[in-house]
Amino acid sequence: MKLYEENNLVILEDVENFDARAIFTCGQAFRWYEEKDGSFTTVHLGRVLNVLNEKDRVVFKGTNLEEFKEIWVDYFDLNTNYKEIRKTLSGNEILVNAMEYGKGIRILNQNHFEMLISFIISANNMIPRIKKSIEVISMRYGKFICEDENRKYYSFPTVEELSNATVEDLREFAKVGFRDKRIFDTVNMILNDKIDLNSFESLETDVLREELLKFSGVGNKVADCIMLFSYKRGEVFPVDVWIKRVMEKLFIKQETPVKKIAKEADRIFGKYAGYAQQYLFYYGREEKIGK
DNA sequence: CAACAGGTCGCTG
DNA sequence: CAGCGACCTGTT
Repeated sequence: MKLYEENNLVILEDVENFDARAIFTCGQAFRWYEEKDGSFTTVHLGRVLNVLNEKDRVVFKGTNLEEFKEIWVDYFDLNTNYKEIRKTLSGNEILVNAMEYGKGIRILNQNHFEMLISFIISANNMIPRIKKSIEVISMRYGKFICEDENRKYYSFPTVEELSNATVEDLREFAKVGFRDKRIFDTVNMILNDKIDLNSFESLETDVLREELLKFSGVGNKVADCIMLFSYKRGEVFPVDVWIKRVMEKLFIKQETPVKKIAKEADRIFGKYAGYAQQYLFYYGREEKIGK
């Protein structure tokens, strides 16, 4: 991996596993925009970044080398060796297909609070609507960052900022539906109990899950997503309807309850189950496996 | 117009 | 504690 700055752009070369489309559309992130030139623009920690895949390199616009190393290397999980992970997982023939299909996927390390709220919204919901709700929430309660020819950008609100939202506002403007009270209760629980989501980083995975399950709107699937996309728990295997279908169709070969699917995944994929989940999700949804 | 979509909650037995 | 219906919203 080679990283350097040139003409106000940060360039990444010699990275074999980086496909912006796969990264942003594999279901882990909601704050990205696909641009006309095929690049993707994303917002993270109050910063706006444009990412363009070229033939043999990735071009980042809107940052500099120093900030890139400080913020974006961790965000894009660039210190993780995906080739090695894929090699470890390659004992499974079915998974090899999916991995080849989505070999440019990387698991982003996103903000804890943003993931908590985003995945509460994701419950029984669809990606376009989830994105819209998060956009409205950022616009109304976050801070204005900047503006370009395409749109205005706002940061995802802090806990304090989002505590300005009433249940009614969340429903009326953000269109979160019955998740309005869950968001409101979760925000107020963090505030009232003075919960520090950063302090969760050091918890063991099972303890972390227990803590996350205490929030309103957080069940097993949502907790697993938060752990995988924000707490670097590569061993967890979130089971949604898509993954359920993929696992039933390709691996277990019969209808199986969600709880047993997670167990099976742990048995088959081990400590890299979360990475396997991302490859399978992307593959399964693109190819409509089981539908 | 009914069904459905990236689950969770709350109520039963 | 497993099972099951209800649930916003917007699209098909």
